[in-house]
Order: sequence, then structure tokens, then C-alpha cells
Amino acid sequence: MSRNPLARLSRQSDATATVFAALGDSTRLSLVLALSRGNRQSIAQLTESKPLTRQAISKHLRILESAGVVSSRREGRENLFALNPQALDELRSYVEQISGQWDASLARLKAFVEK
Amino acid sequence: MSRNPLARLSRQSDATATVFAALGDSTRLSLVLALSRGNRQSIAQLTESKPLTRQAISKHLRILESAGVVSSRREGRENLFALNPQALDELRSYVEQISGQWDASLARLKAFVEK
DNA sequence: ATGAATAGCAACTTCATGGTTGCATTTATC
DNA sequence: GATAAATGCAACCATGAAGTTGCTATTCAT
Repeated sequence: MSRNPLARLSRQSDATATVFAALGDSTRLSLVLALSRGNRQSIAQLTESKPLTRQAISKHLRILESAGVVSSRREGRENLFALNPQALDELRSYVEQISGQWDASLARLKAFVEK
Repeated sequence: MSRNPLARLSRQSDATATVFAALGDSTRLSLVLALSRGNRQSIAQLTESKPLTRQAISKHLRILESAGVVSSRREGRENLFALNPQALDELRSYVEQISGQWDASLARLKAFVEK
């Protein structure tokens, strides 16, 4: 184990940046939102409510998938997409670790000032 | 209050996408990591450990700042940057709400199947 | 007051991203 | 088997993002 608590974070930060980037587009975020209801949806379905072409949505889904946010499975002539909750868990723990670092440093500062 | 639990999420999703996008670059993520130790740092300091020019880092910091992730204050001839923990809190709650939606839908599905 | 450190501004290049259109492919339906 | 639905693939365009270089402006120290 490294004595630097940030080492692990920085090691995994490239993959994490990919996940953040995948969510850093309002169209993709809305797709994630649509899928967060839990039902699997086809590309055509996901396109319906949006002012973009099917191909644009398809590209976005591919980006989400290669970031691990979403996973797909072909069934018959349609390709069904679903959220990958594991990616969200990892994201959540990453954010929590950063804010945890921050909180810890604030606590140290507070202790130092009050000493 | 809307009857759709996702309505609020989709309303705020544009600003949220901005925050995700700000974190969706490995350089910026490493800056956030460097600042998560809690000490304020100047642009020159933040540039030291990275293989980029000061101007590049400066641009990245500006992006982080306009997304609300970071805040800066000029002191003398240096510009000191610090994490804005509020942005991380909002991000965390957003991710939790999405995965909460997902978990709830899984619970409904489970209840339906077992009925 | 001069020199070095810190930063800002602006122009420029390069390349990735978001989006489109057109066509081919697979699968379901009548 | 012909037609419609759902998707994939490829080429293309426009724009923005990441990074550089060059120059200017403050601020600190000697």
C-alpha cells in the first residue's frame, strides 16, 4: 500500500475521466436519465423523445457503453440498452473519496488553528 | 412538486453536464486531485508537476472554475485556487439520485417477479 | 529602479466531437 | 417473398477543445 492516499485515485483517474466525460454531455446525461428508470430501451425508443437523428443517439450510446456506463444486448432486430449500476457506484465512491480528502484536510486545519 | 421524480433531475441536468464535462479530462481531474489535499495552490505551483505549459493549466483551471468545481482568489501576484466542496456535494447527490432511481426500479421488478 | 516571478491576453494550429446524410444489412410481418 | 422496421457502417462537415507561442501587465525583492 502506498503511504499516499491519493496514489490509488490518480492511478485510476484516467478511466474515471472517461466516465465523467461520457456524462459530460447533456444529451448523454438525458439518455442516462431515461435509462435510470430501469427498463431496457432500444435505440429507436431512446431517439423518440429527442430532436436528434437515430445515428446521433446511437453514437452517444456507444460512447456511454465504452465508458462502462451502459451496456447493450442485441435481441432480434433491436439493440436494448440498460444502465450499468456498477459504473455509477465507482463514480460515487470516487467523488466521495475526493470530498473525503478535502474534509480531512479541513479537519486538520481546524485542529491546527485551535491548538 | 412534479409527480415525475426525474423532472428535477432533467431540469438541472445542463449545469450538471457542465460539471461532469469539467471533470471529464484527465488533466483537470488531476488538478482536482492535487487540490483535494485542501491547500490552496497558485497556477505556477499546479503547473510544476505537469508536462504542460502554464497557460494550458490556466485554461483548465478557468474551465473548472466556471463549472463551479474550483474557486480562485488573487493574492498579490499569484492567483490561489481551491476546491469548492459544494460542487462535489451536488455531484454526489446527483449520482446518488440516479442510482437510487435505478435501485428503486430493480426493487419494483423484483417485487413483481416474486409476486 | 531594475530584474525576476506570476499571471493575463490574443492569435494560431491541430485534432476530437457532435451532428448529418446515404446506403447496406438483418429481422420481423403480411 | 416482398415490405417495413431497426440497426450498422462510412464519409463528410462544422465547430469547439486542447495546446502552443509571443507579448504585456503586475507585483515582489534586491
